[in-house]
Amino acid sequence: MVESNSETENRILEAAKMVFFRKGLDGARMQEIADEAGINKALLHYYFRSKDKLFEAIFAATFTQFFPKVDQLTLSNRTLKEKLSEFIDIYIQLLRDNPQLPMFVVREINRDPEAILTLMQRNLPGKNILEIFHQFAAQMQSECNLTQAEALHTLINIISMCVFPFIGRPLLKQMFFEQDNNRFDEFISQRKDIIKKTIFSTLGW
Amino acid sequence: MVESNSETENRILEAAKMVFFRKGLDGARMQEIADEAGINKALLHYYFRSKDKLFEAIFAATFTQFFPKVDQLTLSNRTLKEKLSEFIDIYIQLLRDNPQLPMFVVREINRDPEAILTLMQRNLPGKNILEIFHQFAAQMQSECNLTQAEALHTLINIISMCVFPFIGRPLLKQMFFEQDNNRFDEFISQRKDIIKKTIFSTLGW
DNA sequence: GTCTATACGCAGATAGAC
DNA sequence: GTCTATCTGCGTATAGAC
Repeated sequence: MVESNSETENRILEAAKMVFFRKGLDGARMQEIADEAGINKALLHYYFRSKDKLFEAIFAATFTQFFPKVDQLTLSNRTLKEKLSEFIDIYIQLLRDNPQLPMFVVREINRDPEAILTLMQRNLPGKNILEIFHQFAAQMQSECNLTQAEALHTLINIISMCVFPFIGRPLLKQMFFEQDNNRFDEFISQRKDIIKKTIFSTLGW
Repeated sequence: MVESNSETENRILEAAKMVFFRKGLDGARMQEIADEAGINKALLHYYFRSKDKLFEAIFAATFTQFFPKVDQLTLSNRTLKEKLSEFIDIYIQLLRDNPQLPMFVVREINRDPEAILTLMQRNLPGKNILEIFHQFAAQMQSECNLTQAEALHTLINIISMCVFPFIGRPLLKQMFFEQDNNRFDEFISQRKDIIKKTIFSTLGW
């Protein structure tokens, strides 16, 4: 997940990730990270000079993860429908494996949009994903008679329907599932098919 | 927006809302709120005992706002399609008027899910909205031949497509609009119709 | 590399004059 | 009610022994 040399450094990165995911940069405490890693607070500063540096390491590694790796999609000569279907499968699976990822990313990006976005360009995380999206949009326009704007809305509809349930989880769980985690997980497990159905019907399929 | 007695108290509440919206509870500073209100830090503690109390006042007032007031929808004897359409209109308009609302709510709810949710029950904010949603779901099941699960997914799809663009704004703006606020606002202005079209086609309309 | 002890600044909160 | 001045604790960061 996060490549590094020393064993301790890995423990720190893992611990920092957990705490930053839960609390965000502002809410996180170096002491909590140290406890989580089972080491001393001073060691954090030995490996990473400051809290900010440690956070940057976590964010950079995490942010790229937020975009699904769909390199295979680009080259495959499948139909648009199959590609969209595969994208939704891959993305929902990614989010199920990392349910806290979306909240972390949007929280920190909204906290400091500029700093984060320059970091985004530097790490060119979604370079691939942007190409994929562009492909999707172009194909939707030609094959489904959509305007450019409509194609973009459709893409963002997909992203919205995939991502939002993970961001709004506590709220949705309270409103619709009586705080029952099992019922919510079952709901999530149905998402792939629902999103496909919704998008496909919009596209006239 | 926030009712109260004294003029100063109102200024504080307005200022606190702005700062808490921007920075969240953890990131906000009492000094910044005081500056924003054009008063002294000590006055904040005079009117509200602590930062937490001040935050609670803001959150309680804001949270109820997050749910659209659709009392009229309940009683009107319009078709389901018209009701859904009206709901989307009202909700998107609400979010356009308060674009920072969704991020604030989900950030704070994810920070402290239990505290917030008990507060939610106490203030019974979405009592009306839950009834509306239940109505929508029931009608979708009977009129559109949906299962209970499918109806729920459809509701959450609507919410996702309405809310997510506001939460993901900085990211979407970077990825799809080259940081151009005007283009993003134009995108938002198209949302009502797009969401209706998407949902209606799913429902076979 | 890892620890304990400590320095230092900042932010929340209070005291008390006016 | 509103201010200035101050207290206090906490959290980041460093010093220095081992």
